[in-house]
Amino acid sequence: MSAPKLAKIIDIHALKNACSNCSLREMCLPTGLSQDEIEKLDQMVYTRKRVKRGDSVYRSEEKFGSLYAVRSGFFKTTLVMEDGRDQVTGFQMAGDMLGMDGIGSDQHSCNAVALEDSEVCVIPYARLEELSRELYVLQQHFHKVMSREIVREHGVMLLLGSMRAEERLAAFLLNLSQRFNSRGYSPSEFNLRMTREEIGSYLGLKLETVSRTFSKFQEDGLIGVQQKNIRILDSEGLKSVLGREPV
Amino acid sequence: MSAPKLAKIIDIHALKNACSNCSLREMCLPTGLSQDEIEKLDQMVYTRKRVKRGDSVYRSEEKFGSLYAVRSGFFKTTLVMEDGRDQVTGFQMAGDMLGMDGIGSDQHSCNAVALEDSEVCVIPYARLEELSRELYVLQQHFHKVMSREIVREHGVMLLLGSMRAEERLAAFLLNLSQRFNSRGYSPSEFNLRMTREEIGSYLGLKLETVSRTFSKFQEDGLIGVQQKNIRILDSEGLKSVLGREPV
DNA sequence: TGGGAATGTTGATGTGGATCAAACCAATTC
DNA sequence: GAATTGGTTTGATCCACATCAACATTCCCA
Repeated sequence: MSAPKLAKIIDIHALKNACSNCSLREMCLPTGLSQDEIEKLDQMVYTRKRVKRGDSVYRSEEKFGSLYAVRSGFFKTTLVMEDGRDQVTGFQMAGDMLGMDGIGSDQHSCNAVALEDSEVCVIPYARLEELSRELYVLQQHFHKVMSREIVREHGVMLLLGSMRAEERLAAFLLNLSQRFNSRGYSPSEFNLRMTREEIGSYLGLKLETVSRTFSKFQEDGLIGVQQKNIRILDSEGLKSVLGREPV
Repeated sequence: MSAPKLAKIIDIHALKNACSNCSLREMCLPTGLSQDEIEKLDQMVYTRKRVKRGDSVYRSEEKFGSLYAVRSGFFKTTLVMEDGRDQVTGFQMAGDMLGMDGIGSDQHSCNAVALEDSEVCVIPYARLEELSRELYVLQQHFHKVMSREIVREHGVMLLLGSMRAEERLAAFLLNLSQRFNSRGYSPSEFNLRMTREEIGSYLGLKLETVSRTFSKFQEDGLIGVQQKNIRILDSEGLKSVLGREPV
């Protein structure tokens, strides 16, 4: 069904790139496995898939069959309303999981679009179910991943429902910073992969508001912005924007 | 840890109230099980717990140990920010599942509060994990329940991020109506269990806006409102509020 | 059963962020 | 290196919803 022209299928084992020696193992798989268990896990991911910037891993309404672990690159997930309005529901980077929205109804309910040339590991869902009945740690890990997605979305609901523009953007930047950090990149300087419009869509703001707020943070000495390049100059200051009464 | 003064523990088997003959079975458990499997399932839920209006099933930061299926009554889940602002993240009724937020970090990340005297079935999480390794249908069902929660939250994000006040309230009413309907209650007349403030908190609006919008819908002949009693007079009209350009 | 608190309605006014509009900038492409 | 394109910034104005305020109604439980 899903257009295979976008998918360049790779046999990972041939590439000696199995999960067992993937640098992202601690991000997307359980830790503390025996050699035995690790070998079982390697059987879970047969293929990788390259996704070019702008292409989708899956689209809304498509039949669900696999989960995808981001191996490299950057994604957004979007929902589209009947009238065309759309909303970004998340940004995913290396180690994050895509596709869990599809399990409940056996078809995907959002679009997963690459914001730069990326690569995902394809995890056939039936295989994951099967293996997680055998491996307790895998079952446990998978449940945690889903639960954390629920909690992340709670956080976004809080942001969209209760925060002002400045708070939303500060929370967004701090979250990105923390995620880059936990992947071994600098928490204080990074490049945004998404446009102002995509940030706005995620945060429930218009792109002009995002731009103005960036400028304001810059004037206040909290960050340095140059187009997509962000330097966080005062992360404590940013944190104190959160929960501050409107001026 | 969690105050047991709130919990009146009941031995369900003594009450002949096992899952196997619960009227909510199709809502909260997999269907199409053999007699054998049903008997296994009955071992999953040992206890029920009564929760009085205003009391909590669990609170944020509490250690996670069980999931809870709403047996009767009505709940809200809320998040609280450091500065005291809080936000309702969901309303749960009979057949809905509570507590999945706790799996990822082994502690709850929101409060689950009864909006009326209610009863929940306690599902020890370790037991659920164990059984779902044995029973494929249970595993599958549980994964679907979590996935649907993710999709539901996507919907709320869309609502909070992209809809205007009237659209939010229309979507809210239609959702409630549909949920009452699928539980065998009237989709066109029901009683709200939550206050205007709680609705507003869920929808990212102030209570005054909720009240005004109810009044407007009433003037337009879409609904009848009398305090907490709602009659849906024109559900097609309500649907057409969704996605309508601002007047 | 009455009185006070909680909840709900409605009006008047204010404001944060949206909208509209015009440059500006960086990266491709020819 | 001029032209095109996609993205960003900034200013002026507007409006949907918030805020503030007064009053009405309902719910409790003492």
